[in-house]
Amino acid sequence: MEQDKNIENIRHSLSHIMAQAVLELYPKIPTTKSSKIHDGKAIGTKLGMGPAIENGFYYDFALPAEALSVAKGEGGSDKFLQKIEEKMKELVLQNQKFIKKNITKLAAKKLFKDQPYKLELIKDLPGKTVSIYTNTGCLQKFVDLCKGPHVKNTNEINPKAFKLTKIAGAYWKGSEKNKMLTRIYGLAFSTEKELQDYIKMQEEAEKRDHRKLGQKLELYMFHETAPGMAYWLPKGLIIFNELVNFWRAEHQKEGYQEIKSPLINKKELYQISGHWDHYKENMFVSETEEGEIYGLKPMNCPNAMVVYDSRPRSYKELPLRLSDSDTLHRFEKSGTLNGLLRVREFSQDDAHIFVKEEQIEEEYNRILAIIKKFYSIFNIEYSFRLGTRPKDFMGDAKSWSKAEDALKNILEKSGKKYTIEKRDGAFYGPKIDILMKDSIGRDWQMGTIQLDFQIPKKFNLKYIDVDGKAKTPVVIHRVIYGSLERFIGILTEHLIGAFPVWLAPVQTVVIPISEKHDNYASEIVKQLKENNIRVELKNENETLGKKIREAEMQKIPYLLIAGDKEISTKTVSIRERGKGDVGTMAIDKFIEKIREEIKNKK
RNA sequence: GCCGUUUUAGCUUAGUGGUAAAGCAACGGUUUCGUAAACCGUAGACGCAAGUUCGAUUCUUGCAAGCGGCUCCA
Repeated sequence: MEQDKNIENIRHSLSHIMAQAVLELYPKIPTTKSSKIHDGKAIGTKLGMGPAIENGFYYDFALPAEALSVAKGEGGSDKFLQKIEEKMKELVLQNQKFIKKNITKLAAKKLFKDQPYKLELIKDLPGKTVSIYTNTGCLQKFVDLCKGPHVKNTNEINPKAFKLTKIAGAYWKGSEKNKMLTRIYGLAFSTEKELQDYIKMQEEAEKRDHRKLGQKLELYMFHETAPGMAYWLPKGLIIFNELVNFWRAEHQKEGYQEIKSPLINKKELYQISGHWDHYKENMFVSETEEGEIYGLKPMNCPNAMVVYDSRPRSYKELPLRLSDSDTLHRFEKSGTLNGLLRVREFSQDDAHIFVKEEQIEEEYNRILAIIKKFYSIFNIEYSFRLGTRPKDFMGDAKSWSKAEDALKNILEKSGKKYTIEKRDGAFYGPKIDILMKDSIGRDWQMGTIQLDFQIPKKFNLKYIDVDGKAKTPVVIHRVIYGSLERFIGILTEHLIGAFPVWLAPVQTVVIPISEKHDNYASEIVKQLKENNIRVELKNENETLGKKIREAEMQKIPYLLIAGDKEISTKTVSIRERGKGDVGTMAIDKFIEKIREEIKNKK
């Protein structure tokens, strides 16, 4: 534990050392016109903030234009980082001491008079004094506004156990409205081995990348003429359809009714729902020759409301569960697209449930049970997150609090750990999200359950209650997979492409040992096909070893090998994925076994 | 969208101011094989558009798409 604490200090201290290095390398650079892009003054490097983060640290700088041109010039940003890294090593080896001191804000303002971002931070800090850290034992003293803690001496830092990795832009204080600073990221560990192990691990993780596996296994692809929109290749579409079929069957059992609605709607529909005001910049919009404005649907809710409102509804119909899996389009910013994980065209396994207020909790529990069932089949780890009222919210604060309390209550009772993300709700209501990690450890929102008191009011939805009075239902928006695209992307990474038999695009491959065995192999293929098993015949003119290798690399669950021995005993030799040769079996016995596995979603 | 970065054959990569090398895959042939790569041969590429230059895949600029961040993410 002590160790853990010190690595935090090491990382944080390294961010100070990096700032010190950058200041020494680019101290006072004469003002030029072009350098005004930074802060209007551009006399040297300006410091933003520099915390420790998971696995390392970063620091944000407003670099003078000259420093940036160095970064882009001689050898690019790699050389630039190398130069800073070398300087940092030099500073670390000076055995600098980190000394903390509390000073008045007034004194701090004087001290940081050339650092506008520090001045802004000082202004925002509570209290009359602030703490600063001074590095001594070096040629040029370095002072930073910081609450610490730090290492006592840089001799606690192993100069071989850190490495600068990348340059990125980052908005000051995380707001797009502010200036973009240059953020330099570094990795840092206690020992050189830990650093090397981490780098190796990341390289390994890249092999699980769904974009690489998708190409290798011919599941999906992208084309530059449709950025952010996947092409589903035959094998990938099998997975997609199997997931949808499973989803459909399960939801029919749970009392859901599936609908399908227009993909393009007049803007008036989105004006009613509120999306036109809150979401227009993320919609694909087109205009007809007559000047009619249409939007490509970015979510299913408004259409579900129209279906609900198509006739009078009774309290006896509630909860009314309308599901659909239509294709949605969202004009996501170009820089946010990410393989299948963030796309512009996708299908949600959506449903809108119309309930009376007193039915919310029970319905949530039903949904949580569905989630549990689905996610345990795939055996993937997930966590819950509660998103509360955003800044740009619709309706009144009071009904929001009520809804948030209801969700919190449900999560508490579920017993599963959850986090709260403030202001992360949808504009119409709070939500519970399911998060899953990708191969390099990033969190992605998968399923979500959202409570909505607003949109039913917008559409003036009613049901006639037992007392004969018209009342407005509450809507629960919910997805289990999240989107088929993102789910398949994450699933591909977690399984490293080795899909369970029921999802595997090719479930078995039959390999005749030589040409003589082709007829027998074809006969087996025919039998498997008659039993609805996805099978391929691998009878190319290649060696057995080669054909096995290719099938293994395609992550096929079962390879059936047929030669003289098998013909004489009317069997096949079975090679199971990950297990190798598991012996021979009569063909109908194998069919029985694999059908059982498919049925049980193994 | 912003910052950084990448783009050479179907895939993975090499390389150069005088239009490019290889492995796998593909195709043709030889071989008919017992549990993760048989052998021989053939064909195939510098993301797009301008500029500089006698000449650009290489240098410059712009654009597009991908990747890592930031912001965003109903």
